[in-house]
Amino acid sequence: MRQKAEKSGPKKPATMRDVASHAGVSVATVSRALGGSSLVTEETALAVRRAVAKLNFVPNISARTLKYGQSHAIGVIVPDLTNPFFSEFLREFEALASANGQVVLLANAEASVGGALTSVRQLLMRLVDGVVVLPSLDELEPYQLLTLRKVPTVAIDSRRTGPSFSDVSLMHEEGMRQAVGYLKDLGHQKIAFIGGSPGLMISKLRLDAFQASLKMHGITVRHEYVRHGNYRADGGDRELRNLMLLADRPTAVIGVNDLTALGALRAARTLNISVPGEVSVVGFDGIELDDLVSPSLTTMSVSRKLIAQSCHGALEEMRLGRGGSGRQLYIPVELIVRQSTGRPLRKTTKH
Amino acid sequence: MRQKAEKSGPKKPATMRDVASHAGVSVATVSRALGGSSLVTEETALAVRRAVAKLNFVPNISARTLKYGQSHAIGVIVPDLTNPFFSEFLREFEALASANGQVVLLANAEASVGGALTSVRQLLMRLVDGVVVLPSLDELEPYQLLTLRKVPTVAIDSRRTGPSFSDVSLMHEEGMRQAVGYLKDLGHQKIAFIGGSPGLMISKLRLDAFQASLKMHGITVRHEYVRHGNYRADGGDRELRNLMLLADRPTAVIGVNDLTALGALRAARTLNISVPGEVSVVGFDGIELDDLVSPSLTTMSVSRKLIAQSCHGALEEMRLGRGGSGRQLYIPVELIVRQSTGRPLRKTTKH
DNA sequence: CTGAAAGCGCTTACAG
DNA sequence: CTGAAAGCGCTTACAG
Repeated sequence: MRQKAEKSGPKKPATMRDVASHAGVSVATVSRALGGSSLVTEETALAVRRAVAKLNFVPNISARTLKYGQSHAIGVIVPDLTNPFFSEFLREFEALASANGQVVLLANAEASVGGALTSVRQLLMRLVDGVVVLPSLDELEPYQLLTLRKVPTVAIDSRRTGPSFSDVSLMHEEGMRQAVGYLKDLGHQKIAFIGGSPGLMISKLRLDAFQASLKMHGITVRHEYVRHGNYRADGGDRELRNLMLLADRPTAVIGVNDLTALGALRAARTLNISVPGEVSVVGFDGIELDDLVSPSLTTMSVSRKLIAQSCHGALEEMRLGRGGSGRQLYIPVELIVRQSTGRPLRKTTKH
Repeated sequence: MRQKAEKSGPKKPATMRDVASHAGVSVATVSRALGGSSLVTEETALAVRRAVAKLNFVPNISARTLKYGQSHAIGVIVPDLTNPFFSEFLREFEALASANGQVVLLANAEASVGGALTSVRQLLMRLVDGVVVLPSLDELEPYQLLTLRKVPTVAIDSRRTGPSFSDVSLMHEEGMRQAVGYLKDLGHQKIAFIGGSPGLMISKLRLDAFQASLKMHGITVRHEYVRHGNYRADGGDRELRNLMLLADRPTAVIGVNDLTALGALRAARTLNISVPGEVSVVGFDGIELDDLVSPSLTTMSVSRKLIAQSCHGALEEMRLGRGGSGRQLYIPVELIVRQSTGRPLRKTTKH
């Protein structure tokens, strides 16, 4: 009869118990040695490390999570990874998280409220240390579950704070004021806006800022100059065409984000409408792409790195703090002038 | 003396035990009810569900993970989220994962082998069900740990399979053959290639395919026509400029990926070199951006959705299968002709 | 300095 | 149909 199979079989990954018996100590000692406890002899620690290396031991984090109720994972709820704004944010945020020994759990929220709720539940089940909510839905529902559980949460542009709920808001107002002022100085009076899907907070905020800026500069807000896109290039493309169908065309167009503006640029190109001669175009975000197209895109730029730092900082503060109220942070917006904007051609647009 | 505080204090999230006492049953029954076991009376199940709703109970998945050794999480190791190829892949993959009740753990691998190894260890600690490796480093090290643990792994373009290790490869050869054939038919004989960083598999594969295709079509491979970029736009920009400094300029340039080709387009624009008149440009990937620039980019396109499906399918097969050897899958590449390619101008480039 | 034991929250044979 | 108990792998007071 053979001995009990030792090297064959599914061979489960080594546990601390295996390491312990290999090193001739108890699991408690192994745990302490790996945790760097000063209670352990250098000699013992060495034996443990040797056993760890020999057995390729990797600790099972779910045991620790079970013990502490914290997983060192951070959930990030993203509406559309295809939008460079989000993927660039994610890159910065992931770097911060992993530098802090945390891992990023990706959750999608494309599928409206139902999707967001499911995502939130998934994250709660996994005892995330915190959650970043990028979509900024108007709906409160998904957030409430998080707040109820006191999970540190930070949203972008929700303009709302509360217990264990912080907000990082871009200074749209300031950016818009700069952009509209800049366009006005160039001689523009007919300025249009292509927003995103009406449901989302960010579109509302930027539209409001747009309208307020026009008023502040004494420019009439025209109903037909306010359009709704979809945050993607095709929406910007479509709405620029619609704007160009108007008898009295705008001479400048501001997009709710860069993709929208890039779509508008493409439409202008296709229609043989010169930019910035016949129409100036301004975006919002400052994605790396802006500089790859021709004409390059004038935009209200915001530092993705700063957003990521603010989000991560706010989460850590709430996590480590005494669970007080969240904070409201603001991110500056800077107008970057490139080739897509200029003086309007001197001709009466009405024929 | 007050009663033991019930509503104040940190109030830990409800556990199954709380649900049980609330519903007047045992935790075993709660577990069964939530698992949809047919052993539970409809009546009991109802009481349990009511208690769950009342207490906002969300199961703690780390307990389950501890029991089963599987976390229903899939790790995805990405080299650069800023590259649309990867973010578009990630979107598709995340959709598949969440449709299967799995969550995506993001891991970055920018920082060479050390970074990859750290990522792999993080994923192992979390008992991921599988791992997708996008970087395709030449180094074996990080992979070995995964294989050792029998964690289902799928890599892209590693051209390597093994126990619990599958590979999804793009058919570069076929794509290159099409592209070079197409350029030759247009009249091009001087064709250059801008690769990526030399260390990565994908650059080597595409360069090899490029050179093989030239030979097959009877075109001389010129040493000075082979350049190394960095997979990003600035690399393509830089190398196109270098190519244009040559006394005998190429009339067509193929980029290792779309970002490289888009950078080359930008450089040509800046240098006032007409595309496709003076130089034709071809990319590889088929990212959504290709259509946003002008001239739009001719490219060898590959379906991100198909790649994602293949990766997820391979992982599931290995996870559910008897742990046999992994599979080698291939993804077709299709040449999409847009505006950046055309006949070379009829003039002697030598002066 | 080290070890035995309890406990984190769930699941599931094993009894009833 | 339901419950008591063991066990997943770790950590940490509590003894020694």
